[in-house]
Amino acid sequence: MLDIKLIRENPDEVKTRLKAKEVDCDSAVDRILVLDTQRRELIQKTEAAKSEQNRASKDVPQLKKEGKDVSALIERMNALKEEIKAFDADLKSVEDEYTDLMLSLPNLPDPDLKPGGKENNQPICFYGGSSKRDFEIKNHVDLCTSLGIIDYERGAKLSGNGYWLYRGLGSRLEWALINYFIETHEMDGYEIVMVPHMLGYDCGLTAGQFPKFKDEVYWVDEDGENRHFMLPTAETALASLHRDEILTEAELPRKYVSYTPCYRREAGSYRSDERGMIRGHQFNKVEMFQVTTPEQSNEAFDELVVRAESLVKGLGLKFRTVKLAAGDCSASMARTYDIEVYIPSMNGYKEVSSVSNARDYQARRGNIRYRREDGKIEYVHTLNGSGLATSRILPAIVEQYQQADGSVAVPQALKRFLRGREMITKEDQLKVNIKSAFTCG
RNA sequence: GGAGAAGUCGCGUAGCCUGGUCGAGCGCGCACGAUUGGAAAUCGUGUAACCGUCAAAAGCGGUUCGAGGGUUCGAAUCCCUCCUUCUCCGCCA
Repeated sequence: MLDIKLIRENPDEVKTRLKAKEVDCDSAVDRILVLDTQRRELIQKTEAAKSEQNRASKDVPQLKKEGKDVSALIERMNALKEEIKAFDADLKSVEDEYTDLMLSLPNLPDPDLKPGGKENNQPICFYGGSSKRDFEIKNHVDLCTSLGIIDYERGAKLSGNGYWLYRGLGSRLEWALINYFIETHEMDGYEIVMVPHMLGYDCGLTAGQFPKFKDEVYWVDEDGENRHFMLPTAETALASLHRDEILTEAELPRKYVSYTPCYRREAGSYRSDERGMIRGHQFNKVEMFQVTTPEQSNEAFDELVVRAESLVKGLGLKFRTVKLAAGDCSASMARTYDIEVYIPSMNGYKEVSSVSNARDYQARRGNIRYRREDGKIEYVHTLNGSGLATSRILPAIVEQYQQADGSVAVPQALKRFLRGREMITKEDQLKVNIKSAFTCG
C-alpha cells in the first residue's frame, strides 16, 4: 500500500513512477484523490455529530440528578442518532471503495530502475566460465530419468502434469541442498522458522498477492469465511509474522529463513522449453526474509543478493545476476534482482533466486511497525530473497555436472550432506532400488 | 468432534449481575523528577494506538475494552453470530 500523503501531495509523481512499471493507474489515483476528500468531509461531519452526542450523553445523568426534565435532550439525541447512522453508511461505502483502490495500486519502483518490461532487464554480474564439453550434453530430464533420481511419469500419474517425484539419491540430493542452504543461513544469523503451509486470506493481502492474484494460488477449505490457501512461497507466511505488531528499533533487523514447498497454479504458463523441473505446481524453496528499519533496508538488500549469489558460487555453478526493469518487478516490490543459473541444454539462464525490497509497501498492508529510539512509530521495511529454489538448482547441477557416461558429479559443498559421495551413477541407483525393495516403510 | 470457562490500556488484574462523570481503577513494568557521595529503597509525576483538524507541534474532536451485528437517548456492561485461548471428555500422528 502506498502512503496516502504522498498520493495527496504528489499525485503526478506517483502516476509517473507507476508508469515505469507499465501499469496505468492514472484513473485509480484520480479516483483515490476524490474519495480521500469525500472521506475526510464525511469524517468531519460524523465526528461533529458524535461529539454532540457524547456531550449530551454526559448531561443526561447530571440533569436527572438535579431533577430536571430531559425529554427535550433525549429527543435531540434521537435525531442525532439518525444523522450519525446516515453519515456512517456514506462513510463506509466511500471507505470501502477507497480501500479497494489503495490495495490495488502496486508499489512504486525505485527511481534507478529502467522503466519497461523484461526486455529492459540488465545483467549486472556473470559468474562461472565456459561450460563447453567435449561430449554431447543431455538435458536434465533425460539425465534424471536415466539415473532414476526423478520420476516424472509417476508424478504425472499421481497428480497430473507439473508434478514429479524425487527418488532415492534424487531425494537425497534435494534434501542435501535444503540442508546446505538452511545451515548456511543459520550460521549467518538467520532464525529458522517452520511455517504453516495453509494460510489465511490476510497473509495474501499483506504480502501483496491479494486481492489481484488470488486465482494464482490453490484454495482449500472453501467453506465460507475460513478459507485457506496453499502458500505460493514462504514469503507469504513470513511477511505476516509481525502483522499488527509494533517492534522496537533495537530488535531490527530481524532475519528469518524458511524451507517450504511452494504451491502454484501456474495457469497458462506452460512452455515446452520449461520441461521437467523448471516449472511445476509444487517445488521446494528456501526463503530468506528480513524486517528492517528504512535506513537498514538498502544494506539488507545487498546482503541478500550476496548471500544468494554465494550459495550458487558455493555449488560451483555458472550463473548471472540480473537487475530487473521496473515492469518486471512484482506488484509489491520496489526493486528486484534475479539470480539466474545456467541451464546448458537450454543454452539459457533460469531464475533460482529473486531478491526484492518491498520497502514499506507490505508493512503498510500488514500494519507492521516499529518504535524508534526517540519514541516515534514508523513502518518497517520488508525484504525477501530465495536462498535458493532447490527445484531449479537440482536440474542445473545435474546438467552442469554431467559426465560423458551420463553420471553426475556431486558439488564439493554437498558431499558431506550426501555421505561423502563423489558421483551419482546408474549403479548407485540400482543399489538403492535393490535395497529399498527389501526394506519396507 | 462433545461439554464448560474465559478474552479489558506493555504484563497481571478490577469493573459486567444492578447500562450513564468508565477510555476505564489498582498492582507490576517502563520513563522522568525528588531524595542520595552513589545506588537500593522511598516519594512524586507521567505512561497506548489510529483517524480528523493544523505547515507542524501543542491543543481540540473522534474511534478502539477479541471481531462483527443488534437493543437503547446512551453499551466494557444486555442480546445474537463468529474468532481465539484454557480445562475436561472422545479420537488420533
